[in-house]
Amino acid sequence: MAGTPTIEGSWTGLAPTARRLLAAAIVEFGEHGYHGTSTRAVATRAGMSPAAMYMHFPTKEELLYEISRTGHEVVVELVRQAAEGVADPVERVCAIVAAMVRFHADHHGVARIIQYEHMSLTPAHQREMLRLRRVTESVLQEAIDQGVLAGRIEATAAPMATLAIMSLAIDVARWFPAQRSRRPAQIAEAYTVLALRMLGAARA
Amino acid sequence: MAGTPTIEGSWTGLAPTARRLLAAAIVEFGEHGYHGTSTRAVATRAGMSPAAMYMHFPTKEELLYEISRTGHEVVVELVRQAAEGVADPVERVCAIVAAMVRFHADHHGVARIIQYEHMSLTPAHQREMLRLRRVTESVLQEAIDQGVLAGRIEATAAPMATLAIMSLAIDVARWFPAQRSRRPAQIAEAYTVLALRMLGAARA
DNA sequence: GTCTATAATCCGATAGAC
DNA sequence: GTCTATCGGATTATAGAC
Repeated sequence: MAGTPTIEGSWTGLAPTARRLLAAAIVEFGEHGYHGTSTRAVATRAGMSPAAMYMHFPTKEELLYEISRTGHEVVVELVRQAAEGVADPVERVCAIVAAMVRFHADHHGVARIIQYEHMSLTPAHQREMLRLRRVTESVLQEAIDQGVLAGRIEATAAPMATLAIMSLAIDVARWFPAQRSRRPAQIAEAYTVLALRMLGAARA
Repeated sequence: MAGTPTIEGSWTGLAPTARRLLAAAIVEFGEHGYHGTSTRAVATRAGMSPAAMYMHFPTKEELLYEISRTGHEVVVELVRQAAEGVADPVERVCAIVAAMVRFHADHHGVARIIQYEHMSLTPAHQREMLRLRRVTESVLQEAIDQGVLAGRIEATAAPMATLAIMSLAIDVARWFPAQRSRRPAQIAEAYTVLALRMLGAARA
């Protein structure tokens, strides 16, 4: 039994030092961007010398790649579990939206990296991340399509609404946290309602 | 008569060389990010040596600042004109949404810079941009509030919907252009409909 | 005002001692 | 496996000729 997937849970096979480096890189990359962060800053935050990093990751880009891949895989698994957890098509969409929004708020460091640092990966790694992105989007897309087939979602709204719902969730990583900001669960609840409105859907 | 504000229109007081540098920086910063772009890349794209840039801008950050300030000011003016152009509160919201979406698609280079390169500005410049951001958001907020007062928009949806609508428009800069992507005017039209649905509003 | 040349610094990554 | 020390190169920015 795998349980709810987490970023840290993806690192169980790694040495504690490698995990500290990844955690440090998430904070630094998330705050200053990949190119705005030096390997020295990552190593210092992880409590070691700049050289020690290269025992665990061959390049700086490999550090970004590991965070990106892990992050995307967790998102895919989170939305899949959310989709499988409920049978009603409208409730399924709600569960997916809530999972996406909560991830982008709770893990806004990782979320910023996977959504905004894509261009700093090697072309091969970019293609790999693009595939994972499409998997995530297809889970939402299929749930919406099922809702349309069941007559619970308006067909005309569906194509653009899928894109719009992804945007709502992704953009949380940009502004969260902010002044007078709600807690992640509250944002998820509010955005779920807004998503249903865009889809012209009503809960059962 | 000022007409419709544009980025280039804000540069009429500048020397042609300075304008070429700004245009080059928008392309480079927008594609690779501020820290991912060297002053050499900007100067080369503008057709001059790296040193020549410093006759027009004292630092690389000043180049980013000039683009950010101009971009934000154009957005403020665009949404203000959109708001003033129509009297009906619901149509006013539509006009603002359309203006925001079109800007983030048509000028996605500038839009990415003002939305995602904020952290690379000096603290003082960050505060200045934050004020302009709030002005833009307040124009949308006030239009929505007027719609609520007129009984045309559902009051319960208003606070989070404002944030969500801003997110929809801003995130266009991240993904535009993409495969099978609509043209800016079509995206604006579709997102206007989705915004009204979130607000529980109907056109007159 | 633009150029070539370069200063001063910082970067990613490596060498070699322990 | 981590350290100190440093390499080779890129970076932002400047100096000085034209």
